[in-house]
Amino acid sequence: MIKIGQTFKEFRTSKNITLQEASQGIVSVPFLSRFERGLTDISFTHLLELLNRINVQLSELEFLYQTRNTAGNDLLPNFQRAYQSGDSAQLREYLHAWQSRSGRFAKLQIIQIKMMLTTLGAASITDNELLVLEDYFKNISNWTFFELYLFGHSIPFLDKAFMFTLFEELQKKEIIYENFRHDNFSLLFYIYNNIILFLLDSSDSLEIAESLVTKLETYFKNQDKDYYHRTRIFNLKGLTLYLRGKKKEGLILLKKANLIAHLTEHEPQFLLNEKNYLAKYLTAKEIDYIFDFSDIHI
Amino acid sequence: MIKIGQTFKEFRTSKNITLQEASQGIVSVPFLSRFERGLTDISFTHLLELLNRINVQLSELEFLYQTRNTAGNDLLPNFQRAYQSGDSAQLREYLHAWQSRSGRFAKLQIIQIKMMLTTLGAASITDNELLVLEDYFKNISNWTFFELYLFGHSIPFLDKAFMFTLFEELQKKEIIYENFRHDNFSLLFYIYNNIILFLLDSSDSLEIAESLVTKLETYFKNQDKDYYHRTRIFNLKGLTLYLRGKKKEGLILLKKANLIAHLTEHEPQFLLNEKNYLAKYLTAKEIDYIFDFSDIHI
DNA sequence: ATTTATTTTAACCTATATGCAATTTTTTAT
DNA sequence: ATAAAAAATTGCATATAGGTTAAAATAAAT
Repeated sequence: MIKIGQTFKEFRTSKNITLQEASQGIVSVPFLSRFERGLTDISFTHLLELLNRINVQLSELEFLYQTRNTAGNDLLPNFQRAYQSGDSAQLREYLHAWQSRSGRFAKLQIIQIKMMLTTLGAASITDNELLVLEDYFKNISNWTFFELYLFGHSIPFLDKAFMFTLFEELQKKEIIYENFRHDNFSLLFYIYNNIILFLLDSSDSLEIAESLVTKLETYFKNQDKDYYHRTRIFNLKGLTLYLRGKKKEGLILLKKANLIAHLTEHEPQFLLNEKNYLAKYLTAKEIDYIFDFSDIHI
Repeated sequence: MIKIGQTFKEFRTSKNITLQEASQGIVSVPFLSRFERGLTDISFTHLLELLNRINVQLSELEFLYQTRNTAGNDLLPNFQRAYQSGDSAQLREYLHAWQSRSGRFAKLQIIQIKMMLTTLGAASITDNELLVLEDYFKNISNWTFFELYLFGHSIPFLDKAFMFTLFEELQKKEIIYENFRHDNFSLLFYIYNNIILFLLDSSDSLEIAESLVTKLETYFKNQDKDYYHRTRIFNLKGLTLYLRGKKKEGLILLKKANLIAHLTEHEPQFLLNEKNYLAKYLTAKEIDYIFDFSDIHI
């Protein structure tokens, strides 16, 4: 089992930060060294300060740490994967693992897996288990990911009236995660986007731009639900094709991107900005064409 | 300043877990009590174990903790907000705050804010600062959020050739965050979705269903970039309207949702599933209509 | 090859995280 | 309202996180 200190060290060294620089004013150099070698534990506040010093987010450290220890305790993501791919054999294994544990939460996990299996037509739930579930929901006042997830799978099994009481409770809660959604993935897209637009500005770089668009396409090939980024890729690809001489093909893609933005009711300012930007490259007539949706009867 | 232990306590008590149950086999009851009251620090491993016990993610604890302490050190999100809203006065304040700090990273933060200000036309960058920036990028081998973010803002300022060398480096890295994207927000949507579909099944619940759809709409009103969920809402709203008797209106929305899925090239199986599901409610002719895109010339 | 900076290791010391037993507070039951 | 039970807190003891100093081992620089 890899220790968290080792993961910390990976980050530190990859950024060429010395023990001295990282520890300065937080902990001593020898101590940090011991921590990184897994010889000692560390207090949470010190860890936070150290991470802040080397500009790594706690979530990043945690993620890499979890990845390094595939057999971690946090089985939730694994459930999800097995369930979504309909792998009931795998789910049964998880079930077995949890059945060997004791306590209130193990029981809940077991019920959750059973519900998944039931949905897949490979198990069934007892009335007593449903009572345990109801009882649990009755007594919590603050929903975290765990309860959301559990509730999501419980809906078909719970008593209708009870479910709605619960759901009303849930609705009263704030959604605190709004700012949480700017993940590294969209940051990466942002960078690609800027670079590609930058390249398109000088006519000798069009080929590189095109290869980057292709790269982006492969990144998002399997991200079926990421409509937004997929649409932005149409836009980039369209402009690239246009500038490379394939005007008609390019315009169609540009229009497609605009149409999707229009249909999803993206704020009007967004399309206006697009229009202004593209005026640099396209003729007025072409602009009119790709921003005209009057032939779409929706 | 609120301590992390207090935030932990919020989670524990809201789930009706006693100190006894939470600490069992990890730390002693009195110690956990002291930690929650901010009287002592805690080791990182113990904190992880405790969180796992009460089914709270580290990121959830961190988020609530940050929210409670608005004046936290992690200024990154604040930058972003000020920059995106074009608030250069606010940015200048952050600049001032960082200028009073010393060290390599403070310097980088200063440069980053200056670049933002420059982009907004409210400052300029010196050659020396650009050298510092290049130098920093030259020496890191592992990119985290911090570097991605910094790089994103540096693109217009860096030497073209250098920028591409860097970018090529970046491309070689894996993108490790793919699984990271299932945030609580989409989980919440999933729950709403299931409940609404469930309600639509019994004709006496249509009104509640409609009110939930409205609620969903307001949630996502400002999420302009979340094309996927916005599209799913069209679908839910369409079906609801249809079942409430406003057939034509409903069909148009359903068709709109399908069209967007079609345009964004969502995997074909998705639309097939949709088709099968909707067959429960619509006539064959109506199905044909909402899945026919031959009149859209894109 | 020699110097210099950085990291690792060691020994001993101090501060504090954590445990244990007893006490107080809060909740539950009658 | 009172007793009983459960949960949370306090005081003191101890284990361990973390500091200091110095020396050995590596790595980088000249």
